[in-house]
Amino acid sequence: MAAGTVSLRYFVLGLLAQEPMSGYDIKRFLKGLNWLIGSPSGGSLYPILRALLQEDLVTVEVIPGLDKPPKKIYTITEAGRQALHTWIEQPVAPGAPLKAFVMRLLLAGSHPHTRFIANLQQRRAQVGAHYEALEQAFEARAVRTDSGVPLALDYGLALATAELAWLDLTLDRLSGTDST
Amino acid sequence: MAAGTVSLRYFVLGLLAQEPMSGYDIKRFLKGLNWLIGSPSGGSLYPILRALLQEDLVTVEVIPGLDKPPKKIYTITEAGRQALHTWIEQPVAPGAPLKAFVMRLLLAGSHPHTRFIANLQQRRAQVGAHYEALEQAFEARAVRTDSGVPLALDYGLALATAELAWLDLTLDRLSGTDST
DNA sequence: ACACTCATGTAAGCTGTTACATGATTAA
DNA sequence: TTAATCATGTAACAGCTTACATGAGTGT
Repeated sequence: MAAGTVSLRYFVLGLLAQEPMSGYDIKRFLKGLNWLIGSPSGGSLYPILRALLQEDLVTVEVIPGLDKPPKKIYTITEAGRQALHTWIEQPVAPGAPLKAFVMRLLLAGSHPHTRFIANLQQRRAQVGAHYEALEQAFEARAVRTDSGVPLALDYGLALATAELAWLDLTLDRLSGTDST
Repeated sequence: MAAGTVSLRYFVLGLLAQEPMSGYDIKRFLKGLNWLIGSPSGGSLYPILRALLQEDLVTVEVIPGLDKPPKKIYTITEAGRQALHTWIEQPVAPGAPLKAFVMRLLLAGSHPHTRFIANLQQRRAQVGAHYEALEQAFEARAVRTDSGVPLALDYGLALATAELAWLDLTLDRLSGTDST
């Protein structure tokens, strides 16, 4: 998977795994949490749904709306669940946009508890590595205060620190719990 | 400017504003801070340089390397500085990837102090709005604990909080200082 | 002999966007 | 009447990426 990619395709599949929906429903749902990841444009969403259908990862049921345009409700198939599962197995590409991880969080309900913990731990490792690299860079060029580099490093460190804290806290909370 | 875009084009121009470089130099420089924004592929970088050249935003000087392949050193022109300036004026698109803001930070040296402060304030406003939206969403669905939504919201809030803190602190520090 | 750094570049492809088209229903 | 919501879809293009091509020098 390319570094800058977010795989809307599997995210959509993951949403359908939680509950059957139409394309429009998905857009509305994501628009409702717009500040988190933003909702995909129709220009990408509808083609994705059609592709999923062609690969038998989902099925459609056309509901002729009363006094409304007809809806196409998509439901995930067993093959779809399997594809989703193997996708979740593989780690988020390092350097992937934040969105990619937030999507994993949003899908948390649809994969088993232990798998999700593993995802968090893997993220912790990545952010940890990121943090150390930043720190090293900071020391390496400690003298040169011109250019925005130190500022950007400081910013990166601040965000990485916060994320590490959140991950540790969340992992702690989840380890105590014993849900599904 | 589209929401998901990062405008490598102007970032490159900004780097050249700090110091004349070749395409390869840029790649090396950015590879050195790889964990911050990643370095662009040759497939995007070299075409960008050529486009900048064609628009007279930069000039080239070919340095025939001794025992090495020749280098093409690009230098920003006055028109280039102006284009860069008008680009920096306009705000980062809300919902743009983190990269976009980090790039602004890296270029901090190449734009005037007051302009940079304005950029930070503008970012503060955006993240502030983001934060409030998340908080509202949190309250709105406080009851439903199934699905990953509350977790994702919590994550978003944690990161937004940290960023706000960093922005406030940095703005405070910069307001006190009186450099160029 | 093989691979890696220096240095530039092209071609093809992926992922996503905006802008548009359609058509019916409801609210200002 | 104008616009907005519901609901789906197409076409064009932007912005990147990977993979490849070239060619010399340097290290193992």
